[in-house]
Amino acid sequence: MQLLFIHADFIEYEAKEKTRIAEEIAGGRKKERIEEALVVFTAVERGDVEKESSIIEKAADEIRSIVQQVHAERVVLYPYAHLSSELASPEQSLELLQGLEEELRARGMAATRAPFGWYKSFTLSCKGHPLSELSRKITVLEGAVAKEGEQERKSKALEAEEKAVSHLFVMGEPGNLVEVDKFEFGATHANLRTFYLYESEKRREVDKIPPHVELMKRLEIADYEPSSDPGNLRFYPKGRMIKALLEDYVRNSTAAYGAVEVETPIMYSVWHPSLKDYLERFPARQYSMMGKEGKPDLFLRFAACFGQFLMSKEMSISYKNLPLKIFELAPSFRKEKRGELVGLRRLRKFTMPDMHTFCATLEDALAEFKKQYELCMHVLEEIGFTPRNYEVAIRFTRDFYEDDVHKAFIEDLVRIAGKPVLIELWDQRFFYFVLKFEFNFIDALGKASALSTVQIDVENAERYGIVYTDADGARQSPIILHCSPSGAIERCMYALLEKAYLDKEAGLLPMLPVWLAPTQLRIIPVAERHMDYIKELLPHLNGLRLDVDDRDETVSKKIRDAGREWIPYVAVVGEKEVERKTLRVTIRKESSQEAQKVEEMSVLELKKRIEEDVQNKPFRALPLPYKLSERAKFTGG
RNA sequence: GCCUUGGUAGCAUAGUUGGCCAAUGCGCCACCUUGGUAAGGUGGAGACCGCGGGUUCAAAUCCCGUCCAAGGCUCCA
Repeated sequence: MQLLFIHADFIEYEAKEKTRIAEEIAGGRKKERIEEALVVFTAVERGDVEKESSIIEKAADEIRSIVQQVHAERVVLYPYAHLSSELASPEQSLELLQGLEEELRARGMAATRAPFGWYKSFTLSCKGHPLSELSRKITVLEGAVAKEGEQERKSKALEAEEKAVSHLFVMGEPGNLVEVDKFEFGATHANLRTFYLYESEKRREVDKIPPHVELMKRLEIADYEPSSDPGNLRFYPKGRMIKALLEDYVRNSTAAYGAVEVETPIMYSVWHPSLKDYLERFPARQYSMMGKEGKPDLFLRFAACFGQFLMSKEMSISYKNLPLKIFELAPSFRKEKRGELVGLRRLRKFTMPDMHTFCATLEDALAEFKKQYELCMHVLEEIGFTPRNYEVAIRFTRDFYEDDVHKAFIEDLVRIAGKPVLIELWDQRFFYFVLKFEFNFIDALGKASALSTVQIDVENAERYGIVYTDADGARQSPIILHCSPSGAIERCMYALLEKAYLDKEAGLLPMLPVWLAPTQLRIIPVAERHMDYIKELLPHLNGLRLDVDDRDETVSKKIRDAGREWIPYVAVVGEKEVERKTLRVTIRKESSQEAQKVEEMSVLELKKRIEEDVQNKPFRALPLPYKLSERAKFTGG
């Protein structure tokens, strides 16, 4: 629907001559003069009619908003076909306009409507203030919104979900399900309590800016980019490298698990029948791309599901190939609401490792689910999170839990976690999962964010027409597991920074795992003449990310700066070291806020030590010039 | 998206009953200093005070709009 608004001193019109589609004019009032009105020239377009009630509602919202802004006394709806080249049929248009008129009156606005389908003369006096001429396009399309203004129309799936009742429990000991408000959290399980409160009450009284936001800037990791859409961040060399290493690690882990890596497009047609249902559930979170006539016809994916499902549909899959695992490191887009975006925690553009596993039976799926549960724990552990750093939530339907085998299965998961787990029981299934878990990180401000997750999906194979051939030659729909072993890469970075901050609060020195540290070893010459010795050392320290602080600064200053960068190993080189062929190394992990741990060691010892820290993690070269004097600053902190 | 608060040099802040060349620290540049474990010294450059409009003799300061950020609400495939 196209709207053109004129705030007018008056409008005067006269219906002159009927067209074929003219409506009867009630009371024969062919001539009208209306003072102090917001005149709304309106064209109803093709496609508006199917969404009639939402279109009317949105249009009424717009009109009311403008009426209030310009303090108009009344509204005149004026049918004006020339605003669009894609008109709806006259009958439909008239009906919609009548509906809109009623809606405006129902909202307490004085509304009149010029007769439809007549040749009319009119005189209009525009007030000419800044807001006196405005236009709006009102669109409601599945999932996609052309104008701003979120579309809150709920799909059936959403309504079902809202009706779905769920119950929270804690499983302290395997098998012992306790209602969540009866569970004794104590000091040991304070984080689980925080997580539960977060889930149920959503209480988040916080007045600090999130520690990781400050850190991501100060450590030259990432930053906001005001010239993009909010939630699309820029990554500086150090941040880019950390992100790449995490990506490498997750990719290697899924490959070792047996997944094959693919890449699928990041945008899809909103008109695709299989995608429609999916989209309908999350109408407001779609990043849409405008197509012809300003209608959105492409959307950016919010996960890798679409691409992989569309790909899988065309594959020939035998039961012998199952379980089949497909992995993708998927740049994904979710148009989160403005107020929900925070630093690296909640973004509109992020990188989602997404693995889909096709299984023949629910038993197979459960077996795989358990393996992936353990895989996720392992991946998080290697990234730098022990189970103490996250809380486990397992969610499933009541039906699922009635089965003794399934019950034992859940208990097993709790046993593996080795700590109490939050359990959510759904009375009925909504959306596509029957069982899912997440590992949730609790940050310095008591907010919870999901990292790893696995879901069992029993619907999408059918929806997308994905089949495999069973031993009898019959076509079957597989069960699909969705797994993100680490959760979004950016979110891992957020959690690492928040964890470091929590360590600092606890009296430790904050740092990143050595394999992720942008600089693993910094060498500080006491005077310029020691640079020669350092240059001799460099070849022996190959394969480490090391840099040299060759700036014209005091040793103290350089030590302090290295500390501010959280560098795990800082080696000072002066006369003694040159003489004795050693390095004097400050070891951050063993230092405290009060005292530094300094150790004299040989180059080989140091190299070995760092290699032990790093083990067999992915490696990337130093992302910046190795001489600090040659480095530009990316942020001013 | 809504409500609240904020936006001043690369960064962190001061300045706002409207009024002289917008201040300080860090960083940057130059010089001095060649140094031994958490900020060495001196000097210099750098700001159309988020953006757009308005009120006024005069706007960083007041008003309107807009963008960005933080907190709350809501939400998270």
